[in-house]
Amino acid sequence: MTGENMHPRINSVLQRQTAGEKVEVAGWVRTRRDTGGFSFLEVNDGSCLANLQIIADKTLENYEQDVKRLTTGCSVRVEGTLQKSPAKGQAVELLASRIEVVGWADPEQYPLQKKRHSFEFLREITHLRPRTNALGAVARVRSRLSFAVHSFFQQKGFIQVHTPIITTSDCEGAGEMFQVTTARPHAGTGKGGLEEEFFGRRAGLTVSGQLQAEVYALALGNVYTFGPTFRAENSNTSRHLAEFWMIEPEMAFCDLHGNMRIAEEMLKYCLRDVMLNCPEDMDLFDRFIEKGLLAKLRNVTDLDFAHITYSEAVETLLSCGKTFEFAVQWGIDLQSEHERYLSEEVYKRPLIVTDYPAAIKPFYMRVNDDGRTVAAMDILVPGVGEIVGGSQREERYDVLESRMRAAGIDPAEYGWYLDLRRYGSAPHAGFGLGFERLVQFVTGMANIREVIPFPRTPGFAPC
RNA sequence: UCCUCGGUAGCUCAGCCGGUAGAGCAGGUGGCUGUUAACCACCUUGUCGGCGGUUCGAAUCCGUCCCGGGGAGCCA
Repeated sequence: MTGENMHPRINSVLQRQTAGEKVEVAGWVRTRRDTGGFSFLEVNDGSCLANLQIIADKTLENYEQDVKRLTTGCSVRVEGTLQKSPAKGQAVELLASRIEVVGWADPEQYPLQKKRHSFEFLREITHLRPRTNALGAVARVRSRLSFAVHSFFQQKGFIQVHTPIITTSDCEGAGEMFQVTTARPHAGTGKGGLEEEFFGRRAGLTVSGQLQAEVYALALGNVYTFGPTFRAENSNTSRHLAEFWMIEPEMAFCDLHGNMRIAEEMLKYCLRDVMLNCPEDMDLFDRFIEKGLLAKLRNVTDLDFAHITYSEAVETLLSCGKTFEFAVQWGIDLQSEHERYLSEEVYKRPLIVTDYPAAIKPFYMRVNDDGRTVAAMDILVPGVGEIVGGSQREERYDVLESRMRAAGIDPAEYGWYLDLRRYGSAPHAGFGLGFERLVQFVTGMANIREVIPFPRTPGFAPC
């Protein structure tokens, strides 16, 4: 065999009822236990959380030379007969007729032990951590969530748009851009101007696909992007990454209410999908990562999200009798402690805050009739905080242009963006959903660095 | 980036009123048992985060840098 990956995966093997069936599996040894005349091997191939228990009898020709030397991390290929397991813990097990050691893992060197490891330690071995129960489960759930995002939008007729990774337009307010350039900083020629720039102008990695998504929304109606996003902020928190994935739907002929409806529907769809399709992994998170996780998620899928305007939020915070470290006042941005109080103590479920002061929000958000607020919405979830940020976009040319000037942005630089308002403008709205924050919320993982395979943070990008 | 706590064996941590280290787990060897965080006995392991300073002497005190946790800011 081989290159073809012909063997069944362990998740399907464990489903089978038919004892006596011959099967071959391949995977990594999690542990070996010896008993009188044979050994138990637990083999995991990543297809599911559960291991397949292998019965390795000492009559196997390589029992002494190979099987007895197997340790955590070794890769094996096992051929045998499926049988009902007489002991608790598993319904079926594989009575091996042949065990081939594919790759050894020196137990004195291999960093993973058959014991619990801290996530901080596992982060130092990014290349090995998916072999653990928790990180493997995160990978499967993340994959399923990604699939759910696509199914949700595809079922609703949204068209996926691949917005550029390299961009020359900064989505104002979204954070620092990583520079992309071919120019050598120390060429020694004295040169170094824009003529050396590959694109002839400053370019960077995208901080948001929104502006380009708007282009396609105003042509195709409902679109979404789902791609990597980069922020060169010196952020050191459990919910920020320098490279993360963002989902950004953009809908033409849609207002803030339609925007909020889609966001809520989408979040509920994703949670239901992953609870239905990853029950074992979700159970692991519920038991070991965040007690009560499943109840929390069901609470989200079963209840309507709470709604409050920024002004109402300010009133609530002012009259609740609680003292906050940062004083509340209309016009200032809500602090973490304020958001947390509202979502975790007052509403105890996802909370949508709308209509923020225009002064604290980006130029592209649509100005409300009161002239001082914009049609913005943030969705706050208990534990993670802001998971969605969105708005109805300013579709009125004159208003948009004056807001750009007020924000110190040269309208000439954004001619293409203004054109969307000049020709066949239409109300439209959209939002950004931080994919890793969604994975965090769904898995209960405390640190965002555990929900992306290869986290990038200030000073950290090992492989 | 700011505040705060921490960095000691492969991992998790104790030792920190200065006198050059210890436990549990992991690993090794042997035994036992349809085992499943297996069990029992014995054994091994350390630039005490880096650099500099104080001191007869520093894991321990001081400075600085790096890294991690918690909180904050930025946001998704």
